[in-house]
Amino acid sequence: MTEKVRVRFAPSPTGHLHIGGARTALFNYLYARHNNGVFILRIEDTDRTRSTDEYIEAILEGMRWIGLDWDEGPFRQTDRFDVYLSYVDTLLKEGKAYYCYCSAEELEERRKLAMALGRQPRYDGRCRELKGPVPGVVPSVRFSMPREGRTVVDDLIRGKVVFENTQLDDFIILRSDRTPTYNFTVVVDDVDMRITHVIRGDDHLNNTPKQIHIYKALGYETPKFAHLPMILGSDKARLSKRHGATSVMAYNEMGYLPDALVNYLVRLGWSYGDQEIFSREELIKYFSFENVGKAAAVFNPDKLLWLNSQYIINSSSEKLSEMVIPFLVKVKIIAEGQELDGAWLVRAINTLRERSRTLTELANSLGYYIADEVNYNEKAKEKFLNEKSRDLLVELKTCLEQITEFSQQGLEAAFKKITEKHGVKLGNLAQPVRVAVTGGTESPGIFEVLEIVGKEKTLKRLEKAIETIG
RNA sequence: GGUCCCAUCGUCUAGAGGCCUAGGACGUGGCCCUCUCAAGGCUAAAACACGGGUUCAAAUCCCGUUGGGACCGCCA
Repeated sequence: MTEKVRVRFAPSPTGHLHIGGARTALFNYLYARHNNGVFILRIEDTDRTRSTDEYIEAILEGMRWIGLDWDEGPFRQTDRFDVYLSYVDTLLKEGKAYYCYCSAEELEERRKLAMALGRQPRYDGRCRELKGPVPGVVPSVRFSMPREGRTVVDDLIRGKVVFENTQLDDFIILRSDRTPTYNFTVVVDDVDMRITHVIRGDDHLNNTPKQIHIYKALGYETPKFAHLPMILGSDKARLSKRHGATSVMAYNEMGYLPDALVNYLVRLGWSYGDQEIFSREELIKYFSFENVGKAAAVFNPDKLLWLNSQYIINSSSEKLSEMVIPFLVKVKIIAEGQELDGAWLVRAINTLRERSRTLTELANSLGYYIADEVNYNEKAKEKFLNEKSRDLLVELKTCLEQITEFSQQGLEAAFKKITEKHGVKLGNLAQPVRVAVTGGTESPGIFEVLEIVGKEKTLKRLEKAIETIG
């Protein structure tokens, strides 16, 4: 019988849930779900100066939005200080850790000096041999790292990575203010929470040997490790604000669908043959570290946009009509709380779905269906609302006034009658009408548009266009 | 500076020594469809970083070079 898979996502609440964090969370989530395991959320807030409750809430909000539901937590490290302290005491008693009386200033100075001399900026372990306390100094606690031998990280993605123990230094596990540090708490928590697989960013690979020694000192077995490649910006530097939106919720606001973002994120570093689009079920079914790449990936907004358009095309109009409402409010097409005819909205979205890449675009296009008056695009007006089209528009208006069945079929027949009579192509009539009714030159098929706009508004808009021409 | 990681089209990637004349996707160009714009279809340009090995055979294995990244905190 094998041990049940238990994984965790452990962000520090010093910012919003960003793209990189979301991808790490996603891979943890997929691995847990694939193995019928447990996905734990843990907030690493031991840095009390930078962590805030607002960011914790923001991270939870981001997780919920992209549908990464966790099974346990969120646990907060600040709630567990007594646990860490007791582990520190144990190590101290067993001689596996020691008090360090060097001040932060001294250490900083030595670090700079070492850098300047081209030496490795490592703690030299001088307090290790100290016989007694230094009066008047509040000490920190350091871990006694072995000074010989080597440590092997057996990584699920990278294979065996070997570190010389001489490269590792006696790092601080408890600050002089009695708060524990990351490399220590992460191990204590992973032990306590019985984490079986540590799945995290590549940037932690170099920390792993240190942590392995903590496991050993505490007398526990190490979990399996999987270090994910980083996500970079277009200049190959670590993804940051400079590269545009990095917060997950920013994509929500821009009108992206959470599933599209998830689909995009998963393909950054993971693949399944040539398949590009995956349902959540497929992701869970197919996910495996064997298909995770090792190289860092550049974030490509264009591809995300394409995926989003695919997700919109494949969403039901009913679903989209619910999702688009906040965006209609945001782009000021409807007022907060304003009701729309649901069945009508669904029909309208049917025509717009495959030409909207985001919910924002969809909302904007819906504008000419909903608004009372349309604003003409200047160029479109000049090109199509002129003497050449005037008579056609007048004639069409007269014709449509009499039409009983304001449907696509009826409209098409009316258009055909006029174009045949004048010996012109459909486009010669459709484009002026399109400008008259939508204000621009791009829209769904003209008959669909008119049917959805309805007889009354169509006639009003034709009238206004004719007046505009003069 | 030291240590560690990484390296296929501009970007995401397929590739497990012969199935590779290196495949797919985004983006870009062209064509088709067409009332416009999309969507869709077809099509084109576009990559194994470099140098040595190993092998009958290397994108694939090994070594080196170069280039990128991460870590070296009383941050996580």
